[in-house]
Amino acid sequence: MNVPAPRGSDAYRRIYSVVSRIPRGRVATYGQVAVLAGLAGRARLVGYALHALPEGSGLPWHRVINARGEVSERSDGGPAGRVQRILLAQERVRFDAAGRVALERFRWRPSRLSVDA
DNA sequence: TCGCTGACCCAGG
DNA sequence: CCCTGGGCCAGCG
Repeated sequence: MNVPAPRGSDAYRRIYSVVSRIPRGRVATYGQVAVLAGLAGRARLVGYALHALPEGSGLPWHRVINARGEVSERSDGGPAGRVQRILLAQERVRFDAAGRVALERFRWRPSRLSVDA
């Protein structure tokens, strides 16, 4: 797939690779993506990588949420967060009254845990 | 090269 | 549940 690779950052490439594998109707947390990308403990980097993602990348960036099951708020107050909820809802990912996704039910559980594809 | 600046996470209190 | 503190680190002036 056309996975964008800004500035030849190996870490970013690995992160995008993992995100591209999250199936429809499922979600993964930032920390989970980090671990699957071989970057355990660097959840923040996942957030930075997604933030740097250009529009129309084709990556299912909206399937990445935080460990509390919420869509992380953008500091710039942009529409990205709202869009993310809509996209997830269209995939039948449900939010409870508190705006949280039940991770025990919607979390992606990849059969293969290695970094490569 | 230095110094911000973040779509995070977890353990504590 | 809320708040604090510490760990994480690439990109761009």
